[in-house]
Amino acid sequence: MTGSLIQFFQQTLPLTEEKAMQIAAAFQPVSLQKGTYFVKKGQVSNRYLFLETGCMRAYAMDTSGTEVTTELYLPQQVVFEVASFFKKVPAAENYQALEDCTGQYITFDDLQTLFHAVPEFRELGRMILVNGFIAFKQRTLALISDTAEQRYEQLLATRPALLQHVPLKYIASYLGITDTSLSRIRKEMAQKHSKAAQ
Amino acid sequence: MTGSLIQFFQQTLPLTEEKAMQIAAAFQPVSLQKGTYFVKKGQVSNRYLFLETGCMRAYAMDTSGTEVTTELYLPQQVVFEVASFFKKVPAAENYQALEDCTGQYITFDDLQTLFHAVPEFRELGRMILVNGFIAFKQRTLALISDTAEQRYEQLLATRPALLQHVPLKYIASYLGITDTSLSRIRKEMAQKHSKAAQ
DNA sequence: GTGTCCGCTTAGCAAATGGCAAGAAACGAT
DNA sequence: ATCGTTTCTTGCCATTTGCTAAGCGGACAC
Repeated sequence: MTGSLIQFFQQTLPLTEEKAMQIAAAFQPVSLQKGTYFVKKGQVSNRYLFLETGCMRAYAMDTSGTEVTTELYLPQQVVFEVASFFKKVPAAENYQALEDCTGQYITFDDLQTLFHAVPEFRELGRMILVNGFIAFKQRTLALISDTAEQRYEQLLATRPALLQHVPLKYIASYLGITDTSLSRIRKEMAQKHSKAAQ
Repeated sequence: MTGSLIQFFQQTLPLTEEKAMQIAAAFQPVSLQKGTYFVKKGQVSNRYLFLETGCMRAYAMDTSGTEVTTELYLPQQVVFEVASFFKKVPAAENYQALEDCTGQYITFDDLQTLFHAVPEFRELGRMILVNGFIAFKQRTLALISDTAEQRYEQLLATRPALLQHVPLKYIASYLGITDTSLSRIRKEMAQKHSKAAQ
């Protein structure tokens, strides 16, 4: 079933259903067991994945060897390591399934072929990249200018489903704080709420 | 003179000089007086600029109305507001000349025309976008996992010229700290150095 | 059941950073 | 040269966050 893929294309960029189906047909199904890796750090990844079920995380190692969760993925999102995919360099990050996952992927070569054959797909691919870039810029701005509590509240407001699938330690890392700090923040927010309810 | 533009293209992606010249010919010269804006927040910008002389900054307003410098530009860099340029939405940030600047720009429509006419330019444009994305990801990772002092040292090591052109308050903001904190960090680093020299 | 691992919370203390305000220094316009 | 603005530094104190370690409860294997 590629229905959700077609739907995703059409909501990313206006596209006839015919074109959307033509593009979706170039994708192949894939499933990932919980805990396995879609991209391994140090290896070149030539796969571009549309996640349909499950959830994933991307993480890098910082200079002192600590894992830093750089992205969290839910269904209807595109997952790939930008640098490795487009520049054929070893990946700087690991991409891991946090649950059993299914999706549709396309390789770089097939994507290039499709780019040449279907002009609409060029626009679509660019738009997916641009949207990812824009989201990243907003996140960086929040890291600089918002408090950890504001960032957590923002995550709760915009992607509440993450809380139901992703361990808090990864969410803390994604927010740029430790699990200890996130726990404190959650406690304080719970106290505020109970006071407000009185 | 479009020499530096051609050189930039060729070092971003292998390209014959003929193709590089053909692409560069579609760009137009522009100059910006110190203090003026290349992109104004709230307006749609359809210009994609290659900066040749001078320096610029991009800044957004955070939720409490404070300016946050999100990017600093030196010559040989491409300057544009990704969201506004590609999605034709109002810009979220201001792009301002910090010195008198000169460069070469192309409009979105001319860029699209060139994309269709010159396949090599499609790859080049994508590579410029991808490189920007990768740089942004690295910066976000540093914001999460490095101390402010490490980020400042990194900036000193990789882009020392910024220090000679950009006021420290903008650099502080770009590093995600206040000018007060940056001043303290500079003081501590100077003390370390003088001790090390003894 | 019992032990073990994992996820989450809690506590105490240390370090980093911000907010505010004042002062010094550099720069620019007249 | 002078005045005014901007930039940078400094000091004081409050807040946030990290680090380390401990404890608690649930899930799961045996």
